[in-house]
Amino acid sequence: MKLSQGVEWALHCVTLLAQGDPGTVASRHTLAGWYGLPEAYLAKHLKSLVRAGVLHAGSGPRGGFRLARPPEEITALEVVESIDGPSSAFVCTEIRQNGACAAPPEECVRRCAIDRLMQEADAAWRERLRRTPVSELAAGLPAPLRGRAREWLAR
Amino acid sequence: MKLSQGVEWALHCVTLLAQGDPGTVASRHTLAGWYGLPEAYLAKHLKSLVRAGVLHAGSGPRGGFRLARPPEEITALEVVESIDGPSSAFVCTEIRQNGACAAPPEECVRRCAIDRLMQEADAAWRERLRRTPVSELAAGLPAPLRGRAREWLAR
DNA sequence: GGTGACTTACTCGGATACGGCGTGTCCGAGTACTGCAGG
DNA sequence: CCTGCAGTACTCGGACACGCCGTATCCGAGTAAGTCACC
Repeated sequence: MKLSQGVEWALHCVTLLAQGDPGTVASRHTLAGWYGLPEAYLAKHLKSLVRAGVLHAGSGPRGGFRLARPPEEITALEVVESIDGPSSAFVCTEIRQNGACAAPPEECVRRCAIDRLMQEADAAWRERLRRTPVSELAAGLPAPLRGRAREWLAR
Repeated sequence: MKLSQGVEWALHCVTLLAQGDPGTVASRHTLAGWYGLPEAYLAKHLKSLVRAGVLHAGSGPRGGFRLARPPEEITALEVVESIDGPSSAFVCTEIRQNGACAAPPEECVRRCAIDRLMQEADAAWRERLRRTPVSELAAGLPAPLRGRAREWLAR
């Protein structure tokens, strides 16, 4: 199990936007330049964030990306799921019903114990991410860095 | 992020072995037949479990796999990490130190806030799996199924 | 009948191909600014 | 000077290749049981 590279980029970009004044807009060129990322590829992930409703995109000059909602209302989980998808990392294929075992349906009314455990673990993971809004991530950065970020966003 | 198929197979196989008497041995043929899994491919994952010290393998007739320790001492986390690897799903590439940002090292003495969050989430996930020994998974199965499993293992 | 070695069949282990998804990139559609000509 | 328009440059969005890891499989090395000949 490995999270996509894009998850890290997305979290950083959203955190950066959360440091600016409300409504701050940054183009993908600006965002990529700040972190030294390949602009074309970063665009792909930003697109996903737009589709998921985390960011709002505007075209033309003065266009770019801005947070779709106040940073206090955007959770880290939303950002992660925008890139990685909302489905659980574990998918039970019900192998207990196959092969020589062939557990009959009446023994399978309750979900597989292994599936239950894995879903609980997945829920714990997501819950931790849900508890943290991006505003908190932004607040956790060093003060001088925040100042430079705001300056950069203002161009 | 998606867990390997082998994780599910490994958990089921270890759980099955945990239902037998202590020291119960089952060949990969037996295990694959029980769940209707491709024997050759399952073997690859069982091998990983041996390398990780979860299972013990014996060669020749009457050979096969058995639990390396009592099922109460084997956690679900161990099984998962045997297949999936022990490293966290999130790896921080320190992009904050790249690009126009170029946060100087003195601002990076503390770990990246995003990395901290992701590692905490990962720890929560692993902790949930660590809390459950495979004996508990075995105990959670329906009684008739457990009986048939023991019968199957005894051949 | 007991014992020894041999045969045999069964087991695991490493090395080897294939395919799907993440990675990486490009060009086209749309928009707001800017400059200019006309009134 | 004000107004309208056309040009332009900048933005995002979707469609298109490449590479790596999970998927899937095979054959060879090793071992213990079973068998048979011999004592």
